[in-house]
Amino acid sequence: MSKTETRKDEIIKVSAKLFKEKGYSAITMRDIAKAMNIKAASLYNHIKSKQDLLKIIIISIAEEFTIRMQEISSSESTSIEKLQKIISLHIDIAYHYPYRMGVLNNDWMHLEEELEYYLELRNSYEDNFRSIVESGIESGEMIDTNTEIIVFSILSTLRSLYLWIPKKEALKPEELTKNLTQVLISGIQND
Amino acid sequence: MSKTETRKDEIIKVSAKLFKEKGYSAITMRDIAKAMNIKAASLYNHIKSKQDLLKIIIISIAEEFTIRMQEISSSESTSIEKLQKIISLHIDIAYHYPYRMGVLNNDWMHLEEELEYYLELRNSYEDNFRSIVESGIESGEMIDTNTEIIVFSILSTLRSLYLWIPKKEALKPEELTKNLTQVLISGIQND
DNA sequence: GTCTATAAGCAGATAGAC
DNA sequence: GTCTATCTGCTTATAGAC
Repeated sequence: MSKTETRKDEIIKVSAKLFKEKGYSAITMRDIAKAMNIKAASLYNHIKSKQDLLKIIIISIAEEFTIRMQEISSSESTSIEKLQKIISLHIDIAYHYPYRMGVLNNDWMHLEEELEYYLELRNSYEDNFRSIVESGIESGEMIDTNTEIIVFSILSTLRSLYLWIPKKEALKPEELTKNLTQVLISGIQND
Repeated sequence: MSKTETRKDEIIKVSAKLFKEKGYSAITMRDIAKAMNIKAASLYNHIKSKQDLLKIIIISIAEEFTIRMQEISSSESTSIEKLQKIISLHIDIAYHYPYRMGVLNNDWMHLEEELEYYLELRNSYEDNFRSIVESGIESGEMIDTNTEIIVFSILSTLRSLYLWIPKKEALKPEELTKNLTQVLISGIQND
C-alpha cells in the first residue's frame, strides 16, 4: 500500500460504504459523486466504470481470504487450532474492511467478467474449511455430527461479523476473538 | 390462507424468488413479468407498485417472527428450552419461505413507509432474544460470557438458514433441528 | 386480465471546455 | 481533475383498447 491515498482510493472507499448500506444496484454514480462533493462525470477520470468499482472492492478481499486460508490449512496445527486461526482471520478482516465485507457478502452476484473467478476463490476457501472440519472429526477433536452443519454454522457467524463489529466499539479485537472462539467451539451451555 | 392461489399470490411468489437472487433494486417489473410470461403493465392490475410487493413479502414474515418469538418468550420453559424453540422457529420459517427470508435479510432497507414499523418488529424480536440469553446466564444455564456475542452468533446462523436449506434436500427438518441445536448450544468440541 | 403505446424521469457513460 | 452538456437506453407507472 502506498503512503498517500489517491483520489481513486477515496472513490473506492466511499463506494464501498454506500454499496454496503444500500447495495450495488441501488447506488448510482451520482450518489457516489455527491458523497465526494464532485460531479458524476468526474469519477470517470479515475475509474473505468461502476462495474470496475465493484470488481476492485470484492476481488481484493476475496483473494486475501483465500490466500490466508491456504496458509492456515497447510500449517502444522491441530484442527481446533486451525479453526481458531480462521476465526482470527475473519475478525481481522472485518475490523479493517467492514464495508468491503458487506459488499462481498451481498453483491458478489453482480460481478460480470470476474464472477467465475470469484466463485473459484470462494470454493477454494470453503473446500479448505470443510477439510479442516473433516480432519477434526476424524481425529476425534470435534463431535461427529454433520460436517456441513458445522461449516455452515461457523461460516454464517464469521461472514456476518462486518454487521456487528462497527456497532460495539467497546469490544477490543482480542476480547472478541477470545469470546467468539469459546462460543463457536465450546458452545454456550454450562455443564 | 385460501385454497386457491390467486394471480396476486403468484406474482408475490415469483417476485420473492427474483428479489432473493439479485436484490430488490436489481430486479425490474419487466423481469417479474417475463418470469410469468406476461407484460409488465399487466402486473399493475394485481398490485399497486413494486414497493407494494416488497412490503407484502417482508412485513408478513417479520410479523410472524415477532409474534411467535413473543409466545416463546412468555412460555414456561428454561432458557435453554426457549433457545431450542427459537431454533425450531427459524428452521420452520426457512423451510416454508426461503425466498422471503432472503428478501427480509437483504432488502429491508428499501422499505419506504413501512421501514419504521419493520425496525420496531425487529427490535422487539431481538430484545426478547437478548432477555432469554440474559436469564440463561443469570440462572447458570449458560456460560457467563458477553450476552451480545451469544445473541449475535446464534442469530447470524439462524438468519442465514435460507441460503443453506434449499441446497441440502437430503436433510430432514427434524434432523437439522437436532444437529443445529447441538452445535449452537453444546459446541463442536469433544471433551 | 392482458395488451400496446407512451409519459416522465433517471441510469451509466462520453465529449470537449477550462 | 473537474466541470457542463448531452446521448442513449432503461425505469416505474398510467391510459385506454380489446
